[in-house]
Amino acid sequence: IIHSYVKPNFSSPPPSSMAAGPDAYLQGNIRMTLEDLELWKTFHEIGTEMIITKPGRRMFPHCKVNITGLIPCAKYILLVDMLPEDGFRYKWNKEKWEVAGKAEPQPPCRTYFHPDSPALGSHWMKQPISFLKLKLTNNTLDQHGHIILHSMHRYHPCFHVVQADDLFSVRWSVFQTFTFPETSFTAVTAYQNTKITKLKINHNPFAKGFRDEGTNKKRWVLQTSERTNKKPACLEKQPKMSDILKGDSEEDTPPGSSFEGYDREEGDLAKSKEADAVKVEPYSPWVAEREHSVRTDSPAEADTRDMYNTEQLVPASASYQPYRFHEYGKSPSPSSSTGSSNSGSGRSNFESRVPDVATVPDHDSSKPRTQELGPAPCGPQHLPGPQDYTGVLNMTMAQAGKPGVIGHHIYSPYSAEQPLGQWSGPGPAQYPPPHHLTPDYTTQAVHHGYKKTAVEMYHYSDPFFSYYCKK
DNA sequence: TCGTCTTTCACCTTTGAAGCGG
DNA sequence: ACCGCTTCAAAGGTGAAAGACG
Repeated sequence: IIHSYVKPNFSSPPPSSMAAGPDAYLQGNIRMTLEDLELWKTFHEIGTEMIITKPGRRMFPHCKVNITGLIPCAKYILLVDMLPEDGFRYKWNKEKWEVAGKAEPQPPCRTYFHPDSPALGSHWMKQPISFLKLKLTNNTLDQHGHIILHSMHRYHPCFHVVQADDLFSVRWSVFQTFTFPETSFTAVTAYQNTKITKLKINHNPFAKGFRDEGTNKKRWVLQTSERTNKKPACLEKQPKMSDILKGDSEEDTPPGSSFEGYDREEGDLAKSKEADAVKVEPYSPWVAEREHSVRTDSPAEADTRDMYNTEQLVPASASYQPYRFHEYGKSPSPSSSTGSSNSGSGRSNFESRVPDVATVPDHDSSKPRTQELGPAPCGPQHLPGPQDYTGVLNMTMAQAGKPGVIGHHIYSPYSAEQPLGQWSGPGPAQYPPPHHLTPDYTTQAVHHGYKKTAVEMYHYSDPFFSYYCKK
């Protein structure tokens, strides 16, 4: 585990209005490291894919981090959200990912609170923090608080540490954000890359039944055969399964390929942590894309950059929904982060940023929410690039069942106020015009994969009056 | 209408928590 | 209170079918 770099967050004390209190600037010492780094890197080098389903699917590998530098006696909230890597939609074409067009309008952004939140710093630091129960869904009407993503789009998790006594004071607090390049992934409804499938099978305990050529395979073939016998129409396709089971490794992992070598490890990645026992094929499905698309026309990039350089001092109107932004992964080829393996693997990218957060205290999850019922396809189409984030904070009831944790969903009041809130991004006039990406900026993003932000922001949020203040 | 791509569904195995009895 | 066994919900991936789209 390589410790993350954390930029000292404050050069001056935060405003006294912040719930974080006078000790908040000590948060600059917070460090976050990613557990299972080797596993993440293994997936990342092939091109991580995460299944998303209607009922919600856990991630594998799941997010697990270590934190140090918290004030032991202060309370913190940990949350995760998923940020788009870029403004593109992808498709899997002949063993590699290709850009398939502009990204769809972003679904409502949800943030997953770690179920222990809020908890003392000592609690967070005493053991790795697992986000095992975080689930991803493609159901934009999801009522369970899962994180909503678009299939065939690229995302990366962002971890936020907030010093706050309760979930409501989150919106007054300074967010310290950490990201890990190795955790970027493509959301899919079915695996595209067979190598990823194999990796998942080899490493995910729940997929154990699909491992092992010697025992389970035969049983599997038999089961499949029995099943297909029930469906006469499928009989002619029966050999297909057998072929896959027998010959898959031959097709997908040609002799001599490093990936084949990986297969031989039988998924025992623990061994691989030492030396280079596991050789992962250096091929990255993103490399090709990077080569021909260094310069991107992603409106997201232009806009996010613009947002980044533009002070957001205007109090938010009811219709204003500030974009979230991020500073890396600007290229449609997330391999920019792939290259990070030699530029600080396991090191988190640090941002001090403030998600637009607000609450609807009396939300009734049993009632359909206007903003979630808004038919996405029918909503006004807006530019796919700028993230139509509405800052929806959400928390699964089941996971918030402990005393002291707010047991209801937290939604953006903007969305609640506006039927089209989450679906209709603000009209172009509400946002600064796209800012041209300078070559320097692009180069920096591509080469370093990420960069540290020098912007410190506080968020003074009120359900009806929200604005940023850039220090 | 057709072909391609994507999503959904039913199926099966494994895991681990909960419940129960000794 | 502890231990071991059983049960069952939820997790995983699969192939096939259905749906969407050009």
